[in-house]
Amino acid sequence: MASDETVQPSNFIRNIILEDIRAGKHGGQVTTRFPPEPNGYLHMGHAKSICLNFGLAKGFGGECHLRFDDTNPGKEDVEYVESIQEDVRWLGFDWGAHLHYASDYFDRLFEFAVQLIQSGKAYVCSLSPDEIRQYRGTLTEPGKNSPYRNRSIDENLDLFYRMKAGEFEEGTHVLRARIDMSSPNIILRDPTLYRIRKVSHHRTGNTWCIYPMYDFTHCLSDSIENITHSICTLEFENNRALYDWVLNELDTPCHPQQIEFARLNLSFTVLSKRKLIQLVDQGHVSGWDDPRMPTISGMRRRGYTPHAIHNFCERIGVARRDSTVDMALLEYCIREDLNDKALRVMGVLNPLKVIIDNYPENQVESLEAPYYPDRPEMGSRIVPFSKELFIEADDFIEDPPKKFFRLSPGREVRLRYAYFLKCETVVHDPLTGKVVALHCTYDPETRGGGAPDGRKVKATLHWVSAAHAVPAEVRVYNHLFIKPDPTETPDGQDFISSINPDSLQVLNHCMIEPSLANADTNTRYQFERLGYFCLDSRDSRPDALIFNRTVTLRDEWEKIKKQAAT
RNA sequence: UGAGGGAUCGUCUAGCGGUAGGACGACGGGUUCUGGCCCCGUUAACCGAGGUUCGAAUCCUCGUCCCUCAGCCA
Repeated sequence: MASDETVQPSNFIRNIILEDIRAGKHGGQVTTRFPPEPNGYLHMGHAKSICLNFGLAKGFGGECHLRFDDTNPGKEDVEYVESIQEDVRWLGFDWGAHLHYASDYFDRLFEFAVQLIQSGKAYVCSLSPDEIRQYRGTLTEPGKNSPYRNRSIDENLDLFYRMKAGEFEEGTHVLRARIDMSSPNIILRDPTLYRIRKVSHHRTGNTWCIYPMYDFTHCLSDSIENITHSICTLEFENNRALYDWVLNELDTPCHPQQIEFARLNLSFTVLSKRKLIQLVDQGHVSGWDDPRMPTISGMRRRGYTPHAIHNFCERIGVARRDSTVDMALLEYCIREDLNDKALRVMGVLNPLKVIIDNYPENQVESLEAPYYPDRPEMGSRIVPFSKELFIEADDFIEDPPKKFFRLSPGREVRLRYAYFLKCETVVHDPLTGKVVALHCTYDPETRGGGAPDGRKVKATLHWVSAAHAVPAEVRVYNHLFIKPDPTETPDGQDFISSINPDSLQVLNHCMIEPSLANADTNTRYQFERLGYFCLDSRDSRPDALIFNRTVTLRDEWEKIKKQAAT
């Protein structure tokens, strides 16, 4: 059984917190936060951050807040704030009473900005966006002071209040911190704190027409919420100087510690919001919850479990170096969980008709098959057996290669939970020569799958009774991209050119055992010998079942075939 | 080449002056009414060069390579 009491492995952030607690910092408290901007759906990269922040808080007896960083109304939407909450909850985390929005702090943030102006640490700059860029300098050359840098405090105050009152057009004025235009850290060259945006906000409506920037908002929001450890990704490393500057210049409740870690990269997929949006908008996938997407909603629909995602996030660790985790590890984690949870059933993806010549016409037997072969006490279902069956087309080869030990002419195999079956003759399509059916015989002495004479077979096949099978559609998924790093593309091409044309295969003629007729969305199934499957929560209907393949089983035969091919 | 970061098995990660360990993958074997699960084994790493030390992945020096920053995005 997979266990929930997973040992939290050591990582540098845990070590920092451990040391802080030992030193009595923050009074021994640990409060973290997960601060998404509601401008897209959550993906596996967010899952890493969610598990880290909520996991740390839980592990140290603290709390983790969910805070929407909603300071850019033009790009944000309630659709996203809803999906984000659903996804975090689905992952199994609880923010308790701590659901916050940066927009809840707009009044206080404004007051902080006034404070900064009053202490001469901020000014209203009336340069155009283009001029600001030119004045900023470059990586190697210092910037130069804005001509508006020395406005009086009174003038700045007046202008700032008038910005708030809506007297100016977008782009005409901004509030800037007065720090150092020649700082080697470009972030510190009088960064913008507030800009004018005459757009409605999804929570504050038209109350505001000036909105605070990330660097000003985030540190103050953390402080207002008494966050002790503000964990973010590496690209904010340079911003830490500004995070600390703002909190040092202002009289704030506390000064949280910003700690950066490396964001998650996963092979054969992309984990950047910008790229995921592009996949959705350009129709390369059916939506944010397309089962091929590395989004939480996509993976949920695909059949991934919260438990598997937790385990994955623990196994990948947390560090400061850029890295790309092998997709095989994610697949290992979901197999590990589903191996424990999934009901074993039989379904044939590519049916091949089998006629058992010596089986009585019109006879139907009811065979009992356990849902969990390793734990038969967990229940079973009845599987009908009759003269005509379907087996997997891949399980028969007329002229078998070495090491293939499934069915071929003259060879005997076992039908799972049923009888030994021997292939006698092969029926071909007269036009194409394709194999269309097999005439076989069975051994009545082997009912249940055992041979009284002790003879062995080298393979056991899954099957369904043709007369009783339920037709179904099965969607099998492969990597969304053909390359481990989709962004590694030939000249001029972008990552879209790396999309795998076979990432989705729809199989319309599948035959599944009758017990699956009342399959439900919450149950995970293993189609024996094939993989793990679940009902598609969006498209499946009771009279037209659609299954998603979550992941294949490990497949030794695939490997042998590949080895033989090389 | 301004500033800030980072380099440990193929991949991810531990290590905090004292035998470089784990996981995934790969490879081989055992078991098996799933070529699954499970079990056993093998493979395989400290970016380089110096230095300090009885002893260096760890401390120091000098290199090399990689990442981030020039939004009124976050």
